[in-house]
Amino acid sequence: MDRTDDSLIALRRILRATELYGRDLARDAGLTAVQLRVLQIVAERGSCHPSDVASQMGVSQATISVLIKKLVSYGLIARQISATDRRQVDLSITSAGREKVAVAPDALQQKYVAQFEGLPEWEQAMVVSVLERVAGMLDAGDIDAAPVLAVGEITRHNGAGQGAPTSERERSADVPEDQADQRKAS
Amino acid sequence: MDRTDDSLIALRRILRATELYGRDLARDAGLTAVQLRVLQIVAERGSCHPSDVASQMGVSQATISVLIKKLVSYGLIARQISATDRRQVDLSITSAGREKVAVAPDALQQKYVAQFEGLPEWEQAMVVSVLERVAGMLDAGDIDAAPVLAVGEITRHNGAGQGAPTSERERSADVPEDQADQRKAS
DNA sequence: CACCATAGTTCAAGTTGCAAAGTAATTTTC
DNA sequence: GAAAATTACTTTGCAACTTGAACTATGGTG
Repeated sequence: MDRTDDSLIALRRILRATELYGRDLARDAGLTAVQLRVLQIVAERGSCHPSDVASQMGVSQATISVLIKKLVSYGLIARQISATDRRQVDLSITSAGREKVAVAPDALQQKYVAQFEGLPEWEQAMVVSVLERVAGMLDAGDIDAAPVLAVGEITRHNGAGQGAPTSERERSADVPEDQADQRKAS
Repeated sequence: MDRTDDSLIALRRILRATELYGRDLARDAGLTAVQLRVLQIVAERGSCHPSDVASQMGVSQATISVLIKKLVSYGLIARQISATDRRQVDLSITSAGREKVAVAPDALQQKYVAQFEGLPEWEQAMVVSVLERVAGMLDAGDIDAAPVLAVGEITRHNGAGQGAPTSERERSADVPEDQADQRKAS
């Protein structure tokens, strides 16, 4: 069954390449990989709650809470208590956040899209079909709440940009106290 | 509609499913995902050096050093100074380690292999072919010794000078404290 | 109102990751 | 053949990620 091995190896190469590249890309934006992912999710959804992000990323609420706090302190996303249910928090991306996302496009898109679009039609169709089949084999059963990622645009077509990655990573950060925490504290 | 989007969505489903599933699996084995990965690599290679593992995983030697120390303290892998070059360390998996790996099969294997092997030959071939094609698009053709990837960017201070030399330093007898017990992850 | 559930936050502790500095062995250079 | 450079690895200090547990605030029920 060499074929099984071959397919596993290829799959692992895909995972590895994505992970490593994603790390670099986030770094260039002055964020960590996880922070960038949160930002991308919020950007995609427009408005959502921390728990949505947590479930999509597969991490706990506690984790998201910390990440959001950080991103808020960077001024990349904003928090607002929901009008309908004051336990909930509505997240939204700020213009600064949108800019970041534009500068650091998705890891897959950056490397993959151009090549994919260069394939002949029939091959594109085959790739899509196989990937969907494989995805189905892997996630069967836990499709989870997330309606998958809407993905879609996000500045794809760009191709340009990226000329000057704003990287200012070390921003002492932290100690933002509450600010923006309109809930307790009062 | 956009085949590109379809393929990206599928790809992301694959990444997500794998990541989440791998985490659970490692947890069941009483290890973290990264620790399990190191163990699997050592198990696969039979015998190798820390730098090999580092380069395969895309992390620095320092990181691997810490992970190996932990796994050694758990009794899952063993260290031995190379006979030919005493700077090098030969890693090998212990029987306890082999057992762990067997109990927690590769993250992908568990869910995927059975289904893959149930596919007709021609479809298997197609899957392999497509996955390899996609992997090629993503990892710029090569893993270790990456010739960088052009694509205009990057600041990638790669790090990991890896190579394959040896080193020494005593084995065992080290690891002061450290309790070989590992949290247990509810 | 008492009670439980839900949404988030905070805290303590463990893990990952890296650069920089350090150690030891091997190879190169003069 | 000893200093100098290289290689392989370990340590250390720091920043970030992650989570369980405990806590706050709010919403819903009986």
